[in-house]
Amino acid sequence: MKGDKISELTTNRLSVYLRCLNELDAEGEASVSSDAMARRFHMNSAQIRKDLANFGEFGTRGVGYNVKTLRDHLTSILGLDREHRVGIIGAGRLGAALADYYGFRKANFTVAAIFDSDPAKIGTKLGSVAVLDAKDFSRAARSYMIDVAVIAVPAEAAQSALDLVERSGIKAVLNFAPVSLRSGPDVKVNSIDLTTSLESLSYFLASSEDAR
Amino acid sequence: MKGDKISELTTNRLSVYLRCLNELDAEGEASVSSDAMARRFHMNSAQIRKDLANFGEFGTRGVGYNVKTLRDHLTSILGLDREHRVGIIGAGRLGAALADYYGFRKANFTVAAIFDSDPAKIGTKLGSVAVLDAKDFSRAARSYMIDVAVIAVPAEAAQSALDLVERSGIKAVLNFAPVSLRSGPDVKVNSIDLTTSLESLSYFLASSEDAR
DNA sequence: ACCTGTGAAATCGTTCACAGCA
DNA sequence: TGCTGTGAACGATTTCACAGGT
Repeated sequence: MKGDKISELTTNRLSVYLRCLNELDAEGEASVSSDAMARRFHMNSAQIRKDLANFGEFGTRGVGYNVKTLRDHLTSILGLDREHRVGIIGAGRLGAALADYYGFRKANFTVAAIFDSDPAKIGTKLGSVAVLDAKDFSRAARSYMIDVAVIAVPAEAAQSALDLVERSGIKAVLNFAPVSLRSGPDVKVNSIDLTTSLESLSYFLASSEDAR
Repeated sequence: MKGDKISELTTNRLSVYLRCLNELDAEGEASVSSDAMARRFHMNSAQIRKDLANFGEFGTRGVGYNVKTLRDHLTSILGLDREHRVGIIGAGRLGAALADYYGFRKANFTVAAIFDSDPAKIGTKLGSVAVLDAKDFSRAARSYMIDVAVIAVPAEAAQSALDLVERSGIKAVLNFAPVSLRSGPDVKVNSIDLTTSLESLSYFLASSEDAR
């Protein structure tokens, strides 16, 4: 199992497992079986075991998994034991909301700077984070040691924002603009597409109406 | 093909196709082949044809698809030819950012009201949208004819927000809280999980470091 | 007795390749 | 000829079922 390529579906579940383990730990549970975890969080126990087996043998037969130990392993596997530094491009409402999103901190992500090209915004602060000129992105990315970029600009500006990010040598991008972006082969772009999520809900409503 | 259950992956792609067709239409393209579309937007042409075939025969052999006609079909299939009315629960930064998100309007979604339980926020307005008391959700859901709920509250409050939504008879929910929620069988909950997206990026960075 | 780790089976999704129509 | 619509091949992912360790 070790050495295989890990799919995105798997890494997404690892993140969920980590969250569940934190919850169990907060409740004082010392150990948990894949079956107990599956029942409690509506998952499949074989899948939990298979996912974990990609990275080693963390359980004890007859007993289950030690909550703290497994949590620490997952934290390390996901690379959350080191700080990531985030640059947000786009100081609109979404950028502002993200700038003080608590989930960043919790996952060991620090928002280092926000970038915009609107002169009225440059030089201001959003919470404790400075709004910088998007033209200075590459330089600032180096000086702030940014390793993750968040694209929170309108659809039309997203591809050029991504190009800028790539030219700065950043390899991990979270994109909120509803467009399919072209990126280099060693750059990972995760897109969160509100429009698609909404339209998918709309389909659900439309199709359940038709069924009557 | 007709009558099969359509997977979420398919409906998500339909939404993307619709976006692409709008772009082509804006450029004055009257017709397009699955192959041309696939090349341009980095997709697979067979998949486009398969996805569309779930709903009918929209193309002309030897020619391709009429851009406007196909766009209208997709709009209708996705249920975007009728207005959806959205209630946002949680008037924090995220809720506020969503309240004036242009993508809602574009996809024929109208934000009807925002709900919070903070007395300091109740009675104020976010843009043109009133902030109402979360206690009045069920009543307001009826009077504002809300059919889509957006959960933009902290993780701890998300399950009870969802319970409230379900008790109000709403069947479509977009959830931003990083928790796995339990919902009834006829209710569709789409979750957008920032934490998981970020942690998945972190895994990518960690694993590409290891590879050196 | 209990629970992990894992081949094997089942399911689901994508891509190929081509028959058939314009 | 060119392109759709689709069965069949392929690939990926999930689930089953059980051998083997504690």
